[in-house]
Amino acid sequence: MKLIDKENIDFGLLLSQHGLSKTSFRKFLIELFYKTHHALSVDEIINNLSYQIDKVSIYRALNAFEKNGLIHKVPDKANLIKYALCKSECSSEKHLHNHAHLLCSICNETYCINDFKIPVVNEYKGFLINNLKVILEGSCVDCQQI
Amino acid sequence: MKLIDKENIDFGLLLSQHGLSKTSFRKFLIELFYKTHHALSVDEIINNLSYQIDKVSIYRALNAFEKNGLIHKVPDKANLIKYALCKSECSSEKHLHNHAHLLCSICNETYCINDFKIPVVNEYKGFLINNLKVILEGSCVDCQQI
DNA sequence: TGATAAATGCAATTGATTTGCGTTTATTTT
DNA sequence: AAAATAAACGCAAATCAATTGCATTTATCA
Ligand SMILES: [Mn+2]
Ligand SMILES: [Mn+2]
Ligand SMILES: [Zn+2]
Ligand SMILES: [Zn+2]
Repeated sequence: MKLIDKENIDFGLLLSQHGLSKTSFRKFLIELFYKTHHALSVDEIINNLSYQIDKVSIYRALNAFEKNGLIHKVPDKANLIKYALCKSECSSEKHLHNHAHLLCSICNETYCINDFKIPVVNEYKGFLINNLKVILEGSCVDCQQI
Repeated sequence: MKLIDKENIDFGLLLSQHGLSKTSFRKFLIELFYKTHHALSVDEIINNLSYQIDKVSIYRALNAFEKNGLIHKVPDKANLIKYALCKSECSSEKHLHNHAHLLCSICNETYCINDFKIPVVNEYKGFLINNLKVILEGSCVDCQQI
């Protein structure tokens, strides 16, 4: 469970650059995505907050972040809404993701992985393919140590 | 949209062999799975019925079919519950699926494909993999012809 | 500072799926 | 074949994540 240096990111500026107002909750939220190394659900966001916030505001913030290229939806074991940080190349105009996801069947967390080689398929029996999703299911390092 | 011969299957017997009672609706339902070549949602089942049936009975039949190895859940674009027929090897003891799925972004149908080669991965950076899912997204043959 | 747009809170709604329970239908046992 | 047991069904109600409407607050911009 390594932590990457936070690199002194100005989260307010980041929000502005993506066309979003910098409110205290949204600054907290984007920072939370930067320091968490797995995908976040609404409930996990609530658990990380030191104050109360309406779930509706969380859903709206997540939708706005996604629309403006800050985060992307990831698969979740229970089909709940769950998001992870985008690469800096993403914007509202172009969301591009071509990476696999790792799902732990024990703790139910989702991780993005960037160095798994996704097969390239353009066509399958007349079916035109624009996107190929790969989901690796299993048990994460932490959950094996039990 | 080819149709495979129905091969004179005794659907009542098939239900019995899987530990299920042969009611008229369940015979109709398993037959519908056999003659449809894409995965079925609850609404599509209703559209195929010539009489009324409670949605709850459909959900319960689907759960029972899945539990007893007749059908398996497939991914769906809108995260609705959708099922497709299992291979005859499946039973309540052992459900084994190792095939990819094709999702048409236009008509939203899901197809099982059996000859797409799934990458074999047992481990990824300490993460133990038991299952690897592949989803091909694109446009099906019918939808391209518009 | 004042006008305009974005974000928030609260209440209500939506929509798919599940649960409880009494009744009907199918299967098994006498 | 009738009685006993178990499975499936129908209807109403509940669940639960997610969305919507609307009034209020906060942020942005001129
Ligand atoms: Mn990802
Ligand atoms: Mn399948
Ligand atoms: Zn885990
Ligand atoms: Zn299609």
